[in-house]
Amino acid sequence: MQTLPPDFYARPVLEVARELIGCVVEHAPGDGQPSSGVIVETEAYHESEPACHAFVGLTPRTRILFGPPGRAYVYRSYGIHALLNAVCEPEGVGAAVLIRALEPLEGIEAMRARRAPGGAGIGTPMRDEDLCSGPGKLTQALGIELSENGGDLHDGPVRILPRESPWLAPDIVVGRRVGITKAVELPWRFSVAGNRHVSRPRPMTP
DNA sequence: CATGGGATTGACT
DNA sequence: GTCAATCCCATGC
Repeated sequence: MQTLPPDFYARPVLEVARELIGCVVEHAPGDGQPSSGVIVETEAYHESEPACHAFVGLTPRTRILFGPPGRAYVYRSYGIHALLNAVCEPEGVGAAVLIRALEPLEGIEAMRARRAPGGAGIGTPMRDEDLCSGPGKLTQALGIELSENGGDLHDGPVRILPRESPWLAPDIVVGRRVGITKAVELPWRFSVAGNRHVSRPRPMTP
């Protein structure tokens, strides 16, 4: 098995959000270099709670969320950033996992170029832990755009691969989701304990 | 058709 | 700590 099959996503979204930690996101833009990173932070969203876009029901915007599992849901946030989600639960249920941070794996120089356009010689190069430490950052680093919305995560161009050593049993921290105003109390954020590529604010580690 | 609000980021005080 | 940038789309008239 090369990439995760749709069945992987056709399960309760909280389960998938937890198990996507340690998996690998890979993107090969048409004109650019392929790059990839290990998922170190996710958040779950489900139609039953108001922070989820699918809470309002089936609209043109939420069509993908209610569609078949294993597709990419990409939308524009704050007019500027593209955010990447993996559609979950059986078709007809609106749910998705937001990919919030990656630990860069391959194509790191291409990421740097996309994150700092015209960056040749502007001070010190961007640190690895600043390349993908946020949902808007990682889509920019991988070159993922709105046109990827609805794409199959099994076939690519954006693909997700299963965990490999040394990521087979990551130590996971649970916390509250970031940047939302509704259902803030739900502990639906997952991240790798102590990992330096996780976005701010860092969850508390006991 | 007009309006308002973000699942964010980076620059600045 | 504050704040603006910027666009898709849901909602309401």
